[in-house]
Amino acid sequence: MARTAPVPSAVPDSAGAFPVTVDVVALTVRDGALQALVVDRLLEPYRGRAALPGGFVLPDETLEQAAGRELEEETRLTVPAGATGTGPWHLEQLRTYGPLGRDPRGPVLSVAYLLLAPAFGLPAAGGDAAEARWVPVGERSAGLAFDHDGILADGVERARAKIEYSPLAAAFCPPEFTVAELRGVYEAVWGTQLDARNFHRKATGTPGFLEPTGRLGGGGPGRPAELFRLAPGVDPTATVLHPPLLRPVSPGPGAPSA
Amino acid sequence: MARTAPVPSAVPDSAGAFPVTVDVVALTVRDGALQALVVDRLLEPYRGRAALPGGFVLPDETLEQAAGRELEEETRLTVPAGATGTGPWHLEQLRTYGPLGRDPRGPVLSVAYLLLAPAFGLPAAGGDAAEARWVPVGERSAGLAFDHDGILADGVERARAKIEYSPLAAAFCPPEFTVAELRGVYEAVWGTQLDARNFHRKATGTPGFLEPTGRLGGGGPGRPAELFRLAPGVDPTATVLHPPLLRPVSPGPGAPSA
DNA sequence: CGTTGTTGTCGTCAGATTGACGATATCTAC
DNA sequence: GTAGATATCGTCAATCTGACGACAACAACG
Repeated sequence: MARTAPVPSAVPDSAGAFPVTVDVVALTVRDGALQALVVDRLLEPYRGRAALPGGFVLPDETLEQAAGRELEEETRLTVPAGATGTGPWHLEQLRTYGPLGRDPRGPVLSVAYLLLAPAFGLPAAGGDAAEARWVPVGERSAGLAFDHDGILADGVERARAKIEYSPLAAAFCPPEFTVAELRGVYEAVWGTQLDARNFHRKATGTPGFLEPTGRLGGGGPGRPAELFRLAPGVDPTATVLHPPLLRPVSPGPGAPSA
Repeated sequence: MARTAPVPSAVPDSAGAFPVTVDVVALTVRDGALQALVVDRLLEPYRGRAALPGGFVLPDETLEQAAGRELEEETRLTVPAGATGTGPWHLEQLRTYGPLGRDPRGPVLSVAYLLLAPAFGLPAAGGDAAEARWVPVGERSAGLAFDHDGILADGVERARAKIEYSPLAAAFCPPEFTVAELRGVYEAVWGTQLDARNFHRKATGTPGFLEPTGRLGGGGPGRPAELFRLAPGVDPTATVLHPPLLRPVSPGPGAPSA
């Protein structure tokens, strides 16, 4: 028996409809340290307070589009289209927070994103942001607005974990880089010192990780280093390091948590 | 100069307000195979189609409360309060999908959750679900409603990855279990065969993973096995396996992806 | 031009871990 | 008492990793 086209039910009246924001944990490595992008809020709530860049998702845009738009509006930094999986930038979803209890204006759901990028120019404030700047992660400062301290901590931990198994650390490097630069990224993200000789052996000996360019870097004192690029066609979040390059376990309570 | 209490701005008029659903990838191990919980939809859209349990988040409830409520309504299975970190059940956020292009009724944001639990009784359908049942993961069947095939695939991959580094595999076991039972979980989740001797050495030799109960299991043929429980006070998602127990890499294209 | 200092790369050594597998222990069923 | 099945302990060789030395290759300097 032929059936007519089904008529979609409506969204139930009882369903909540929540404003949704995107908040971006943008991380880079500058001056040998892991740094996060923050902006000062121009509007209440939390006016004058530092916060992660972000804002409300508009109807008819995707979460990723909203993330890119808010970042560009508030910092003048531009996420290249399709950052995930291409180019030096890497954008991925982190986690969803709320909706209850995190915004004085009422329930707001926040879908947080993690953005990793090479060091780039100073951001310039715009949109709802008064000032945009890079701040070293871990520096003790006044708390961020909303629940952004927790979101930032989650983003940092995600980055720390992912570079154990994937070539994602290269997202902090320009397209061509030396092994010492890559090691510097690991040291900044993990806050540890790594042995140059062991790191070099592991990085260059792992299939599917680095590809030599055939050229040399240098300019400073010391032997000029070979330049590498990420092996072509590799998903930066794929499990390429297998076995992984494990971050040193700090003595004292607790192995790193997932 | 004293300032009056700040007046929160309103949510901007231009902000989207989206209906939000939770969808639960509930996984267990039964009959030596990884199985996922699905329900048949009673309502349009996709009436009659199999789907992950889930539904709309109500105002004034948290995402986790909504996940537990929808699961209980649709399958009569009850997530114990505070499942995360306690008891054999484990509930964690997976990823957020949408809001565009996934529901014929319009934009709907889905916050997906992963629930791992020991084998338990057969589910009974209720609420908006016509039938609730466990289906083996990977079995070729008609596609699930919405984007639930992709959500399910993401959940399975998350489980596969996390048991490499964390004691989360024990979430599939009852509170006391043998090493063979635990190995059976790994084999079901990874779809591989593991060497009983090497697995036993790794599982019992990893600090912070298993704690012997002092008693023996058994009843079948063969030497009765020691019973273990998860080491007390351990976060089931913590990186306890360090170095990790790596899943065998299948020959052919591609290491496992993060 | 030779020397010094710095950085990069290749490699050795010892210990730890892992995969493959044998041997023995301990049970149930017959 | 024997056979079959499962659990546990262990060996062996290969691989990986941390610690570290040695040499290569540059820039800077006198």
